[in-house]
Amino acid sequence: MKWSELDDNFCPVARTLSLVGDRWTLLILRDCFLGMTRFEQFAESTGATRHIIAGRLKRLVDSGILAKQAYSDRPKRYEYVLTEKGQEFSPALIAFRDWGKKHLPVRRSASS
Amino acid sequence: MKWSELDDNFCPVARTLSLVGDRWTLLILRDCFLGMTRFEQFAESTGATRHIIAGRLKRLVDSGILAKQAYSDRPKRYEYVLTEKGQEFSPALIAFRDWGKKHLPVRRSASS
DNA sequence: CAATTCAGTTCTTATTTGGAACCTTATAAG
DNA sequence: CTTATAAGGTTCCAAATAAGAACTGAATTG
Repeated sequence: MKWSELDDNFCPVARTLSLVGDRWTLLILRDCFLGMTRFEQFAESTGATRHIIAGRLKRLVDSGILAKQAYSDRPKRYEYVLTEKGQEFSPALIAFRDWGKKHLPVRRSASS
Repeated sequence: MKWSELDDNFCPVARTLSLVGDRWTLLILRDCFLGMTRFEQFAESTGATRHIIAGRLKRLVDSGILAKQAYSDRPKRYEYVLTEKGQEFSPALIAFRDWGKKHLPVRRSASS
């Protein structure tokens, strides 16, 4: 089965995953909640390739989670901001953060 | 950057995603919260290939989210159950479910 | 005119998935 | 004894996706 076929699943968890169920998308959303808005920021912060960032941002905009707005006309420059729908996704990220904090401590290597 | 390189990230969201940040893993966890415990059930319910299910279950067991226990000795048969650590992941699934329910209504085709 | 910035796109190679078939141990049926 | 079924996987190849790096285009600065 393909990912895209989940979008009309009876289960709301599956439908949600069809949109945001991959690590780069979720990292981009994390960055949005941290106040980032630009392509370059997402690329640097997540470590994903520009190719991936472009695709994920497109999907997030198409699905109404982010809005793409120009912040400069010449040269044309855009930024991505959370819509209301996107804002309401925060409980999921908070749950991920809390679980990670509690159960996945950073294992620092021996040195330092 | 590769997924596996996120596991020692400073960000707890990134560390969480390194373990469970893909759709099949999250669907398997959803099934666990719905009471499923067996390989065949996960395969049928999620629609993922057996190959994928095997890999994801292995990672979930290795990371202590699920425990693999024999429920029959001859023939050897196993089931997968949520550990305490796994149980505590429920807020994330609940957030996904609630967001999906609110923002991604099932679009029924014209017929029926 | 050369260098820099931002927001992408394009290209080639590598990794992951999808889909189907096969394997193993054991029970039950004909 | 042969065949069938069941659970829990593994193996194989083809197709899709991602990684990594280079390149584009429009405008700005020195």
